[in-house]
Parts: sequence; structure tokens; C-alpha cells
Amino acid sequence: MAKDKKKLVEAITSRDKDFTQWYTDVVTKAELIDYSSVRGCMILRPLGNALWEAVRGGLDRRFKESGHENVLMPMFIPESLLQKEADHVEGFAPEVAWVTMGGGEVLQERLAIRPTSETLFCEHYAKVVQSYRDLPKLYNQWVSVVRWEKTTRPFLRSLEFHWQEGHTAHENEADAMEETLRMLDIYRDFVKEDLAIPVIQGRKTDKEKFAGAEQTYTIEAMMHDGKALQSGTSHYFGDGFARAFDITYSDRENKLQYVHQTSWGMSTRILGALIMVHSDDSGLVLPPRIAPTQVIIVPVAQHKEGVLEKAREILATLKAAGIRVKLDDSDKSPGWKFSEYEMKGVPLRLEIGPRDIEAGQALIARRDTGTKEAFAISELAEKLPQLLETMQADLLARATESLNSRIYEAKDYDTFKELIAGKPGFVKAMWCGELPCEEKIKEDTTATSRCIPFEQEQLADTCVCCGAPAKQLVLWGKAY
RNA sequence: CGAGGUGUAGCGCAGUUGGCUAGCGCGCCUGCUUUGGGAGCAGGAUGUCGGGGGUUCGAGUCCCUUCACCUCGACCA
Repeated sequence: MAKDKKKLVEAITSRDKDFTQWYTDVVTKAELIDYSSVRGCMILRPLGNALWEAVRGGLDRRFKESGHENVLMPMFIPESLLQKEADHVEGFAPEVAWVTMGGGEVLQERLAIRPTSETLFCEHYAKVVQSYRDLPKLYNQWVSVVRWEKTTRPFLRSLEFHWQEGHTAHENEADAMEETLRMLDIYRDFVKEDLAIPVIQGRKTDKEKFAGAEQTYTIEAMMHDGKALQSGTSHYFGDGFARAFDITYSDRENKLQYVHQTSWGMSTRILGALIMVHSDDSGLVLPPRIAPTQVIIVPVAQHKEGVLEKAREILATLKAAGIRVKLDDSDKSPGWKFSEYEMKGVPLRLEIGPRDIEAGQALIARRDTGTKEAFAISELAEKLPQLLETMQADLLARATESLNSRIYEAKDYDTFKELIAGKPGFVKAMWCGELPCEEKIKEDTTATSRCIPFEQEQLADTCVCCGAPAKQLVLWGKAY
């Protein structure tokens, strides 16, 4: 047993020894993705894609419940269209992929492969919005976009990535701002309830905000190594894009007005967070609500009379109870199957063998704690859904404890630098609101401002960096 | 894009101052025996040594060049 255990541990790099290598190992060995022949582009394999489908399902339901509709825009953006909003082009131009040929001929105007679709939505809104009666427009699309990044990592940063982008148009500032914050709450609720990931909500500093936005709001999550991952953003555009794209409508007094807009997105990057928050040295750990398979049945001594029959009977019972369950009756050894489904993060494993059948029970092993417990076969349909819910809640509790215990406070710059250098996690500190301090902090420590949290405190009266009067509390950290 | 590193079978690697028919482990295939934590035995298949060029009687090994990937920075969801 000790020998086998060792073999298993050697299969992936230890999480605490080399976190980034551990991440790469989990992503590939759990068969979430494979690399493709184009640099920085990844293949989502069945399990990786199933997770993305689950994320889509959870978000899409919430979007629709809050009145949004899905559309699909083209993937090409003519160069002239992309250039209409100055800040926006400036932000994205360096990483755009261009199509210059079509059908063997050079195009008159080159086409950008969308890095994001604000411009396409704006062009469309300019056409279809005439009256206040046409508002609001609450559109979303599920697509992939391309950004020519210099370095890439599976899920965290790839040339092509899948996401949803919501783009809305409203009558006025108040409506648009309400929408911006509503979507940020939806993101927070989704990752908390479905992915068991706690986040901190806040506003981005001007330096970190989206190209073309007036305000950018974010949910920031903390990975197991203490680094931050921006996990979803919601932008308030004011009427900046509306002026650039001439999106106007006649209001109730028959006066011509510009619309006020928002956009918001969550990408496959969130799967990186899912991995880096919950998983361990045995591989992936999936919260039950997002797990494509919640229970894996592993028969033991399956060649013996009655074992497979009982396993199939339990399979049918659990399916009927609404559990996503599978039976592995392949001829691999039980030990192999144990390790395999641990690597793939299946929340519960059900072992059933001749001894169990005789006792009228089955063994249930939890993926997150590793504990094994016997349950009466007759009670499985009732008890397992409860156990899945318990596990979901435990994962969130553990992640919340991990987040809260690693948020530190700094009132002076020496303490700040020591914390950033010595303690993985976030640091709360007061800020004067000026760019030079933000840049200096980044240069000195490599930490960036993650957000200006909604939950403000008056830690001190002066900026942690320059000593000038402080304007607000900022959350700092090293980020992915 | 800067600095460093790695490319040899599906995966992980060894390959000596340049020398014979390029090896090992895992995986894969076949058969038998097995089955409560990655099973055992026997047999079998798999290589443009990342690509191109050069030096040499002879290159996986030396030189030039190019490509890809990884790590750390700068940029981003």
C-alpha cells in the first residue's frame, strides 16, 4: 500500500513544492485540456468542456432570469469599426489578430478577429435603437475571442478563450449603473453558490480599468498559493461608446438622448480558479454542484456473482434520485479506478463488493476529506444528496477560511512591503488615489491594486506609500 | 518582448572525450492468472533523436540557424 501511495504521489508535482507545475500537471493529467498545434491555443477535452458547460448552465440561467437575451455577433470586426472609440482601440490594438486575405485575395480592409465585441454591439445598437421604447437592450453572447498574448497558460491566459460577454444599453446613467452592479452580484453569487469560491467585490482603479470604460467592477478570488485571480468583471461605460458610435434614442419628451451602456464578462479563466482554489496533490477536487459526475461506482471483485448486478441496481436508484452518477465496470483494477477518479475530481466514490453486499451496505469515500464511511444500500438515495450538499458547503467554508485568514493590514510602507514579500495573500492599505503611488508599489513589490473593496474601512488617515491624506482603502496582491 | 531553461517511442527519461544495429521505465496490444488503493507472468508493436544547414571516414553527441514549449519579468479575462 505504501508503495502504491508513493506511485500515486509521484504522478503529479506536490502543490506546496511547486504550485505552477502542480497546476499544469492537474490540468493535463485530469484530462481537462490538451495543447494544440497553434501556440497558446488549447483543446478542451471532454472533462474540461463539461466543466465549461456547467459554468455556462449556471450563468445562463441567472442571465435569463434577470431578463437577458442571447445573440451571436460575427467574429470579424473591420478595422475602421474597431477604431471608432479611441481608448478602446488603444487598449486592444496591440493584441489583435488580423485577417488580411480571403479566398486567396488581399482584402481591401483588414478584419480583426474579435478581441471583445463592444464595437459590434454598438454598431448594431445604433441601428436598432430609435426610441425609449426600444430600451433597455439586454444582450449576451457565448463565443470565443482572440487576444495575441505573449505568454500563455491553460485557462488563465490563452490566445483564444471562451467566454460570455454581456452588452447592454439603457436610457440613463442610473439604469446602466444598476445593471453594472446587478451583474457583478450575479457573478459573485454564481461562483459562491456553484463553484464554492468566495470573492471580494470592488471597483478597479483607473489604471486597471477596462479600455473605454468609465468604471470597472471586479470580483477577486484568492488561489491556494495566495495569488489573486480577477474572476469576472462588469463595466460601466456611461455614454462614451454611444457618442463614438452615435447610439441615440428619442426620450419621453421627444428629445434626442445618448444611451448609457454596460458590458460584463466571465471566461474559461474561472476554471483556472476552480482548480487553484480546491484541488490537491491527488488531482482535481470538484464541488458537487459543478461536477459532471457526482458519484462514481467502483465495483470490487466484479467478476464475482452478483456484484455487477448490485452495482447496476444502485446506479439506477441513484439516477432516479437525480444524482449524476456513473458506473465503471471496465476491467481495470479497483485501485487504478480509485486513483483515476480522484485525479478527475469526482466528489463521491461508492465501493461495492461481495463483503458489502452481504452486509447490505456500500462504502462512500469523500474526495475532499478522503474519509470513507459505510452506508446502508437502502438509504443511499436519501443520504447521498445530503452528503453532496454537505461537501459543497464544506468546500466553501474551507475556501472562505483560507481567504479571510490571509488578508492582512498595513499602515506603513515597511510593513506593507514585508507582508507582500513574506506572506502569500492580500494586503489592505490606505491609498491617496494617485497613479504614481500605485506604480511605485508595483515596481517595489510586484503587487498590484486588486480593487477598491465595496466594504471600506478607515485603517489610517494617510496613504501607505506617500503619506498624503488617504482617499480610500485598497486591496493589494500579486495576481495571475 | 527581455533573461534563463528544455526538445530522444504515446508519457517520463538515459545515452560517456563523436564510434558498432539508439536504450530504460511507464503506457499500449495479445494470452493466461488476478481483482477491498494505480495487479502478476509471458510474448509483441512503436523513433524523420524538433526542423534545416555545416564540420567529419563517422553526428543523438560538435558548430550555425530556425521552430516549439517551460520558468521568471513587462502586458492582459
